[in-house]
Amino acid sequence: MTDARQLSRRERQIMDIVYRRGQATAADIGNDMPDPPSYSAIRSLLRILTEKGHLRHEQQGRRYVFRPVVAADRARRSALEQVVHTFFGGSTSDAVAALLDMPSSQLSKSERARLAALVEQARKEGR
Amino acid sequence: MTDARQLSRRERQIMDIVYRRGQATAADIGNDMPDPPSYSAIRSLLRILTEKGHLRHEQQGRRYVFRPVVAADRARRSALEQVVHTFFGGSTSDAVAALLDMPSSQLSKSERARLAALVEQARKEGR
DNA sequence: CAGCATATGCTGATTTTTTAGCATCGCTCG
DNA sequence: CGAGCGATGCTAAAAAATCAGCATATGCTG
Repeated sequence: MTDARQLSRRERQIMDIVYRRGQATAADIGNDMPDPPSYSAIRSLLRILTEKGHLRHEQQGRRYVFRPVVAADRARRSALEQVVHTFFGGSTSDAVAALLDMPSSQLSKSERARLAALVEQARKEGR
Repeated sequence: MTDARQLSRRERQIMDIVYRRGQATAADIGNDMPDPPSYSAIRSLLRILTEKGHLRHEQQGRRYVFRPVVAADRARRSALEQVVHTFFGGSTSDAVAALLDMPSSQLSKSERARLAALVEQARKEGR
């Protein structure tokens, strides 16, 4: 398991930003952090994350652009599983209920329709 | 923000266990950790987490039972928000879709009915 | 009652994380 | 051309986290 829970605090912050953006340079990360350390420090962490196999970088022009090694969809799933397990006793439907109940969810009409369709589909598929 | 992202690796592991169990003693935590350090180390971390205000403990008989300071429902919400923000670009419905799509979701009939009702309710409430 | 098992309090050392600094290299532009 | 900007590589120090050990107290059991 190349688990996100193995990461240190800063490492996690950085991985989160990279996942959020899809890709990032050291400067990008500094911009997105609330309390960024020095540019050097960020680069060190990026190097470490690369060594640990969480990031890879390609040279674009003269600089490095970093991307996650684990594809976003896998990482998403894994993050959700973690939350469902820790906070919802493994119950997916409890988690869904909590999501729907969040003020920030503020679903649009089309989103509501989509969710209804998803639930309906799940029903049909017998899941 | 008393954010979970501020926690160190071990601290997070422990908080996860406490949330999962609802409450825990030092021994409980050692049992639930895959690679537990010494009993002393666990107690140290519990003390630190208490000092930082993430846990509180009450004396039950001769030992301390630890519980989270932030109620489970708040912590849940916060954890979900974090995941939705980082991995789903803030889209709740994308997150719900991913949850429904997880193999582990395996919803029972009653759960499916419940979700349908929830979506319907969300529709009615105009969310 | 004596001994054992199981707690806690406290303390210090080790390890990991986090940080910054300096030398260098290539590109661009005046 | 050559000065400066914006990168990187490398190194080492400072700070934080992690861990373990010892002394002590309490309850339970034989």
